[in-house]
Amino acid sequence: MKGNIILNQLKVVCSLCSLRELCLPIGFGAEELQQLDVLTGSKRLVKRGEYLYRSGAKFSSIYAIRGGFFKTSVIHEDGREHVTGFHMMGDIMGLDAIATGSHACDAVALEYSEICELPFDKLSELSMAMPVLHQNLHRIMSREIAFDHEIMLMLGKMKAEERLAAFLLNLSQRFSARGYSAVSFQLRMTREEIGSYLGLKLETVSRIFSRFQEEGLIEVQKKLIELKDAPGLKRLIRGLS
Amino acid sequence: MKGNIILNQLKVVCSLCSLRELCLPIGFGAEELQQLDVLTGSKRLVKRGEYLYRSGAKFSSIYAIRGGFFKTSVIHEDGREHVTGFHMMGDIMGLDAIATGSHACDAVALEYSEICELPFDKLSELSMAMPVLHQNLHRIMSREIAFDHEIMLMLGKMKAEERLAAFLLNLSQRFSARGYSAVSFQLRMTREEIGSYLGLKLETVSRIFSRFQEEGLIEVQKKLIELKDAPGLKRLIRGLS
DNA sequence: CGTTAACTTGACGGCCCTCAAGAGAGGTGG
DNA sequence: CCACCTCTCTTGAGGGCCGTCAAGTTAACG
Repeated sequence: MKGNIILNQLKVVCSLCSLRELCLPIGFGAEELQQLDVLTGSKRLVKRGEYLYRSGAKFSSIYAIRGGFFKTSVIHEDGREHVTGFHMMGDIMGLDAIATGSHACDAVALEYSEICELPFDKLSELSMAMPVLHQNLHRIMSREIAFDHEIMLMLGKMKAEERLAAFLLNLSQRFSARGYSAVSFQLRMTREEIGSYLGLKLETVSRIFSRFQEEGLIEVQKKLIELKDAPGLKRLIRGLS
Repeated sequence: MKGNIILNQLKVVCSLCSLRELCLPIGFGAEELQQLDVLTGSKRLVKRGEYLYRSGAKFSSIYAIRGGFFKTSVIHEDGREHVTGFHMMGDIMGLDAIATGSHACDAVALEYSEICELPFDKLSELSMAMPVLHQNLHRIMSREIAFDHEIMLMLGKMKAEERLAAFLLNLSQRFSARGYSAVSFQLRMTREEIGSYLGLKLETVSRIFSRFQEEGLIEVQKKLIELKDAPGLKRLIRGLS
């Protein structure tokens, strides 16, 4: 009875904090749930433009996005910035810092966001007692590695048109997986940030959005995107020349 | 006494199999060492051109390179290949397969190589008993993520010259860290594979190697590279235009 | 209403890709 | 041992994609 109450509370906390990622295929016991509860204590709000962490900062926690939108980027010594990823509800950030013990990139909120801070030492400790937890941590890290390889292929082999088509389809799929519309969504980032992510200049991004619109593939109004012909976009990518 | 014998045996096995990576800062007890020994049982030889694993194959082990040289690559459906990494002694391969349970890329030996197969379920099991082991596993995965972000910056922001300079310096540093010469080494891969890795065509790679040689930065003789002016190469990269 | 950030569109140029030819190295069979 | 083939690398000529520079438009905000 009491176990059930805790269970329910935890379910809520979990789903809110995107700990679903970390403990997805599990039936928890009451005791384990209490332990997990300790972890989820520290929620945090991050305003638009605010840094969640900066490159060089000491690593102590990883972060689960409860809501909102982030970008991560590495800064080269000459001041140029390269965006390494966009992150939304359910994503986990900060995994690249485990190796060195300090963060290797910046994380900035692109809109008002809420995150769950997961102290890594507690997480490690807990995962000793709950094998599933650390299995899933492995899985999440592994997925990031595999995804990065996809991006490397994109940056290395695709043309501007293909990159943007792939980018839009990826966003669409991720929004869709989170219960939002797959065909209509707001871009949270600027053209420049998209360009930085894709290895293009902002003018190129703008030009190609316009071209896509002319061809009836999408509808663009500033940051509002509507996919009119997703299969057409997919076809663009197949045609790796 | 008996514990010491096992310890010494294990030290040898460890150092040979590059398990150093996984259990670096540890003093093992005899029992733990025996457990680890189970892991290191399966060595394997891989001939030049042979596949260690293929994309789509069921994931069961990760692989530590004991000696030799590998490339990993993803194949796009239209047949084009993108090289995602080059791997040498001490590197660990196959981490990107944990997420889905099947390999996401191909791994091919570029020369006669020897690897250590580490069954992942045994590794997981063991790491429950040996916290250090799974901490290090996290560290290795994290490092790969951070390194991939560096490569994304390279592919997205750098020009051909800078990419090749960075590539040569990275190779040099990795050879040096393994006790080989930092200024003179054999390329195990073709110009085409270098190009694929860096997002360039083989002709471009060849041309820029020639240009570097004219400028006195390196000496090239087919696959033999000699760095004549490493600081000069570094300066090339700083000049991100 | 003025200011600033973000976006769009055009003209031009450079970097790298494409196509092509030839040289050198390594392996195989006669 | 040499002829022959194949794979890899080098070097040249030309063209296209995208970056650079520039000007103008729109939207947001005090």
